[in-house]
Amino acid sequence: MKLKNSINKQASIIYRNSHIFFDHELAPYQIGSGQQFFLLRIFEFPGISALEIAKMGHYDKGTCARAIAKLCELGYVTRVVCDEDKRSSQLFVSEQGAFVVKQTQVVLKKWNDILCQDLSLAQQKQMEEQLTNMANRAFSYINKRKQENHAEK
Amino acid sequence: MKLKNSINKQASIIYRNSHIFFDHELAPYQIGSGQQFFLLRIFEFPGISALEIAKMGHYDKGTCARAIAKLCELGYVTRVVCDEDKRSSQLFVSEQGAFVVKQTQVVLKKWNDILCQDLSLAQQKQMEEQLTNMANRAFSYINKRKQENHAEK
DNA sequence: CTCATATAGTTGCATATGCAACTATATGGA
DNA sequence: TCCATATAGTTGCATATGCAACTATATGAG
Repeated sequence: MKLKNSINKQASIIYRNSHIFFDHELAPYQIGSGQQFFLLRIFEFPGISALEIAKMGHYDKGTCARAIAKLCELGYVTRVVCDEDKRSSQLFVSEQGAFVVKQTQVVLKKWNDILCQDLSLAQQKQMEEQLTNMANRAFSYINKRKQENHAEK
Repeated sequence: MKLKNSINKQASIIYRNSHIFFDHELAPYQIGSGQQFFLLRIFEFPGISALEIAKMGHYDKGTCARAIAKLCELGYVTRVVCDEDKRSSQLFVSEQGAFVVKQTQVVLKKWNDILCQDLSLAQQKQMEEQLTNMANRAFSYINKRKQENHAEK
């Protein structure tokens, strides 16, 4: 049994093509692959804060700030400064945003179906679980290193 | 059995963290995540052309050109204009490049081990195969659309 | 209360990437 | 031979992203 250590390569191909796909499919709504995750999360958790979304997707807070800024500019998302903590804002999907959310959900489902085209439901479920474990290992490793570097200072 | 359609999300986390990892580990050699794939392929296939590598990783030829340009600037790779076709060049890893190749192989192996930490060899093999299939589906779909768009013109 | 520290978010900078237009070379047919 | 077309590579432009420095606000110790 030969291993090719090609998991990284395949993940890269999947990721890069997913960007091309989302950019193409979401172009009519003036958003790109970089906003879809954030828009869907705000829809799913009304009132969520920027940092909470960043944590969910293991994104840098700068990346997150820019994605949300774009969604606000486009009028898809509104920001309400938090009364108890004025540093933080609560995010909500606007009326126009709700339509784009629906389209984005369709696009995400379509991409998922393309990826899983030849898989049974059980296989799909298994892939989700294994990829989730893998993503957790990837993130945990990097996060641990960062925290150690930070502690050194 | 509930599906979360989270494959895209997990692939994104794996990809983004792999970049952080490679950038960090390869920094001593002045290369980043964007060059590792190209350097390894040139080592593996001496005399290969830029476009051939681009096809292997399903990269855009512009991305490929820039990665190779950087490897040449750093002296890790040399370019020999092809005698039979002066548009094309043959690529080779230089003596200094050979050392960096070895380090890059170690780094890639290390990342693969992090990702597969809790998997048996059989599970790892299965993941490689399933991700390869998934990457093929992703690429084929995008490629087909591009060709159709191109044919329209 | 005051200051040190922590936290939410923003922004400048750098890299990786895709796309499209461009250059240079090659090739096949009239 | 000459031109239309195809191909290898380059480059300008745009987006997505991470990091680090920064601002504004909050909080806890004295």
